[in-house]
Amino acid sequence: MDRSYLFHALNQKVRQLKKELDDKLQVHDLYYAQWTILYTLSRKGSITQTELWKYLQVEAPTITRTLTRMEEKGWIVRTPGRDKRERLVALTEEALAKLPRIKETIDDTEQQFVTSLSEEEQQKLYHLLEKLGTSKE
Amino acid sequence: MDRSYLFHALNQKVRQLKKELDDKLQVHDLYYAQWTILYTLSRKGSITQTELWKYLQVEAPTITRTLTRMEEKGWIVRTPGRDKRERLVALTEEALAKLPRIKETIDDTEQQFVTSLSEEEQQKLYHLLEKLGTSKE
DNA sequence: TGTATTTATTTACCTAGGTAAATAATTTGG
DNA sequence: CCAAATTATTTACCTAGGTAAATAAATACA
Repeated sequence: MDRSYLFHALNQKVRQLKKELDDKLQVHDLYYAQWTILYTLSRKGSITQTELWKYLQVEAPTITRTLTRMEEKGWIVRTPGRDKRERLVALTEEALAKLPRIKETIDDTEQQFVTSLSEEEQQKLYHLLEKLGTSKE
Repeated sequence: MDRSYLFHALNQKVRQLKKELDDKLQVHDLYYAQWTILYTLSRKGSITQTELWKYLQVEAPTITRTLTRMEEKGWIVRTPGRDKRERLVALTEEALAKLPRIKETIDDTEQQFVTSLSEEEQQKLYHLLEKLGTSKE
């Protein structure tokens, strides 16, 4: 087997899944990338933007942009932190109220995507993914 | 284990890998998405844009855009097909000449990413990925 | 034959992710 | 104490991917 197939397959599956998730999330007027922020805030509470992008492993400008859109849509609010440079991000009441329904949508979609794998296979896949790319530099 | 972790891990790894590939491909003035087109054309020869996007499983506008950039950079040429609606895409001589060196870069990067997995684990991972999402609707 | 439908590609507009550089505020050190 | 370095965020500019709608050409068919 050519190694290239592995990465090609990885790419294809992730794109396919994201498309599916974005599609299902449409009824909530949300994107998957925004969901990851929503979910993170729901578990961590009010945190700074830097904490957010470091946790989600994306770059700072990505978070700036997405938070701006989410603020316009009323999902989050940004309040000044103690340090005048930083901004604290928090979920709005509305976001908190809508969250359970959205989580259901996510769970359903992911469940559907994964039914072809046994519980054991899911574990194995997760395990292999975690190992991937861990011996660089 | 929460199922969400699986998809989160999938996303993270793919983003990380793509970033790595884009970074390494920079010396060739190429992006990974463009590489997939280059590689496809090198194996399939001159094909229409529709054949391309169907094969790569992206939408038509994505291919239109990326081909435009690649044409400007001299990687490909678009010639009229028999049917006046369609356009045939082919690699340029320069692209063909550069391809082996680029393939080396890809192989090296992917190899590096995968060294933490045994040959068997790579097979297993590929197998599990292929099964993912195959039982929908 | 001539209209209606389908097909191939493009255009316009959206989100996500990246890098480099700008800004503003805070820390560090001489 | 003040200049230099660091830190948090943003802005400008790039690629990739998506959908909806516009074109233009080919096909179907009544």
